[in-house]
Amino acid sequence: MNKSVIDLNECTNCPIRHRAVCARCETDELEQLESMKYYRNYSAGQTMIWAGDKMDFVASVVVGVATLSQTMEDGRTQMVGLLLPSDFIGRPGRDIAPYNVTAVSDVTVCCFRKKPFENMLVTTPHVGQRLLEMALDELDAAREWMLLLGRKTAREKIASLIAIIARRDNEAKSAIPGGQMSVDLPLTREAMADYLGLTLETVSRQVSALKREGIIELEGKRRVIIPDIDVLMDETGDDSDGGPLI
Amino acid sequence: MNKSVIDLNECTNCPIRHRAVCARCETDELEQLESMKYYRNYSAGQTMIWAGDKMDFVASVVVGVATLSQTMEDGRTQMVGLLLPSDFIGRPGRDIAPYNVTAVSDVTVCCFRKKPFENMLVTTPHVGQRLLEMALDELDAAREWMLLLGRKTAREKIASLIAIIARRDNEAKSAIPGGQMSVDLPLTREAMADYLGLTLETVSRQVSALKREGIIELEGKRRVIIPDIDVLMDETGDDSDGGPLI
DNA sequence: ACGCCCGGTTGATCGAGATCAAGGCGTCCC
DNA sequence: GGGACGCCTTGATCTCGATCAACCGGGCGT
Repeated sequence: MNKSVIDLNECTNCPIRHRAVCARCETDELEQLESMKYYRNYSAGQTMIWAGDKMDFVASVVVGVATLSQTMEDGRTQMVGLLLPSDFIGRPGRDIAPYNVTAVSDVTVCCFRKKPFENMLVTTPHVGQRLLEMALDELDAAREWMLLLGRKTAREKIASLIAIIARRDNEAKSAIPGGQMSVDLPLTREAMADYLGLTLETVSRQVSALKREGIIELEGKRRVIIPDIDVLMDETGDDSDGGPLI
Repeated sequence: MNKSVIDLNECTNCPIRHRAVCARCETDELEQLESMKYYRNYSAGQTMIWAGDKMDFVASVVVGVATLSQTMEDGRTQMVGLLLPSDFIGRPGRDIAPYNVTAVSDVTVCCFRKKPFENMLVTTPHVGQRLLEMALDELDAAREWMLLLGRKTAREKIASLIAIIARRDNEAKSAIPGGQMSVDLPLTREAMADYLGLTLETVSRQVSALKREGIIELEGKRRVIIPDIDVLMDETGDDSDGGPLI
């Protein structure tokens, strides 16, 4: 594979296997990365990084779900990102964390010591290009979320969240022909509320309403069955065709 | 200046003078850029780019103010970005615009034909690194805005918007010792509402309230005098020390 | 001079979602 | 078993911002 651009899922040589550093990895880059990486584990509910912490590493999520959040002095909090496996934590050229990073489930991250990682960025353009792509994708997601936060109703917010998680979850497994989907909601009602700019009571009420109307079904508290994804999409307020595109 | 990293404001050789492509420009890069650039002008109120348009260029704002916005089918709209001189429009690797770009004042942009620009990205890492920095800054701004949209009151939103514009405006002119600042609000009440996730009536009422309480003064409709920036900051809900930092 | 339009202001009322409060159901630990 | 705790649900009420509506003033074209 030396020097050839390869697909993430075929990248069997790579010990890390994450978009951030592997999508276009080359063997000599991998050797460099090997020498600067180490793993950290966190348990569900644990705050991995506090806003204001000194960061001497960047990292990539390996397993689990984490959130990025901001809190005001009086306790109001807003989630500003959802971190899933392959998502990147930290930023080259900055060493104080601006957000809280909290493990939702048990989480393993692969850390890279910051200085050598930044040096590598300068010498190997592939990694920088991949980071740029990822940052722009994050920016699109943030802007989509701004529309949700600023203009959607509580019901639309809930439907959008479920639809987004469902889409992401089922894009790996190829779309199911019957139209029915089953999705794990990794978040508590409170975390959903912090993501959507609502209170947990409103989240609970709106989930109940969608259930009552047969748009979703619940299996336990955290598993959602979507009988017809198109019916759910109608509740999101989004136009039918697709996501962000500058 | 060949091959040396130079500061934007000293970059007198550069015909474009924008962060996007000049912060670390080198003479041979500039020659490349020269060959692929052209200018476009738009008048106030004009929509420069519609969501869905084919983009065969990327661009950098030279003069004026423009907005990036999303609209739902029923007309609800949300601004997702404010474009000021030196801000970048478009994204390498994508050719359909996902947002509306609207000129607020008369606007001049410097366009670069897309294919050659993308080729240049591959060959000259400086430009890519600069774009990554800019994208990450935009991401921070978007996340700060998510907190505002999700969790702040109308009054806090207005105060935050004025404070942000004031800060940005006066960072060029070194901070004024007396504490008094004077700021041009480039946006109409409706545009402010679309930015803040409010209605124009609420914006008007809250601006009036801040004026009535002496926190701001108005000079005409569009110029704001801030007698004491710290008093205004107290109304934003932000904690005293500073912006985002992963 | 006139009317018109655009952007802004202010008032009255309404309603979605916040807030306050009570209670239900698992799970864990003593 | 039984309490304690975490997470969720549901009800009653309140409130902030939306909505509907009237009006103001300046710029512009005729």
